[in-house]
Amino acid sequence: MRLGFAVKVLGKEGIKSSDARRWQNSPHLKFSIEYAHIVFDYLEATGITMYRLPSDFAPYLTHPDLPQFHNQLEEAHDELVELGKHAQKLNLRLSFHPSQYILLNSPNEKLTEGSIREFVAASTMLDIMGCGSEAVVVTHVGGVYGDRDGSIARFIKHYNERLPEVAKKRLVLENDDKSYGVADTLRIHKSTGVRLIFDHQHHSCINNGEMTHEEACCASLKTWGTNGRPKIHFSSPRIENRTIMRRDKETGKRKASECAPLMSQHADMVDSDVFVPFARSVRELCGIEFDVMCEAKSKDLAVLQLREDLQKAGDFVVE
DNA sequence: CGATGTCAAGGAATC
DNA sequence: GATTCCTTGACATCG
Repeated sequence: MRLGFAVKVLGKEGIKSSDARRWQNSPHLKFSIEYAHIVFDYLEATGITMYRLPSDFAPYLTHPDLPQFHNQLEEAHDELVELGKHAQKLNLRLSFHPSQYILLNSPNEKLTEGSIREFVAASTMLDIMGCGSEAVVVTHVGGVYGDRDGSIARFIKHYNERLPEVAKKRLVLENDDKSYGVADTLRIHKSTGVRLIFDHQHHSCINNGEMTHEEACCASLKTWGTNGRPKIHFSSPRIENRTIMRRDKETGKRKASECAPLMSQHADMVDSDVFVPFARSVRELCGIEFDVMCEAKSKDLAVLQLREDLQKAGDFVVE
């Protein structure tokens, strides 16, 4: 089992994850790659073997109004190859997770077209780096647009008919916290063959009671077949009662009012008292090995903590 | 230097 | 139809 985290290193100061300068200052993938080498050095030092690259790794790569950024993959080709070699030397599993604005199922033609370019670009970077099929590009189903079935059908259609092969090989689908649960991603898998990421916390958010976490997880793991070791997302909810300032209709004044606790926010650390029994149940139920992307607020620090907890548990092999 | 505003983008809920 | 939240770090500007 590999443990990984997303984008930002917190365990050491001064490590950037991408060239985040404004377009006026000509940021470039080449600089992001330089930063990534430093991140990889940190991963080597801490023994962390899985890492999600930032969605803006190549800044403005597909921005419709900034064509001067569109050739970065070619311009940084050799540097990408070198970065890939560095990753392989560390036996590092890499991934991308494009931002919320990238949607495969949009009815807006321009948006879908742009998103496909983005998926192709992320996939191509992994290709150039020479990564195996375990290096994936993660996405969600997308918007509902007032018609769930139609929007699921549109995802399937766009995936099957429009997504180039290079991206089909990399794209994987994750259940989300609001609109599309594991029942939906499983349905889409049947029509597309897309591999599924099980997100444990998102499953808690939707919680329709039809599938336990273990059942939903195993069903998702099975969609990988022999195409690389599956991966799940795991995080613990930040449970916190919030008070918000709401404007009172009668008086027009703002006053504090209670609000339901938010279950969708991430806690600092992964709760191993939840993770360990869950992972054991999954092992018992289907016996499929998997990697774990920790989506905790404390990022790499949460990974190091979880790794320690797993070593104490004694019955997990952490790579 | 510290505080504050801003960043390319969509979707959904709210009013 | 317009506004705000979601969620996030860090760049960029201002005092």
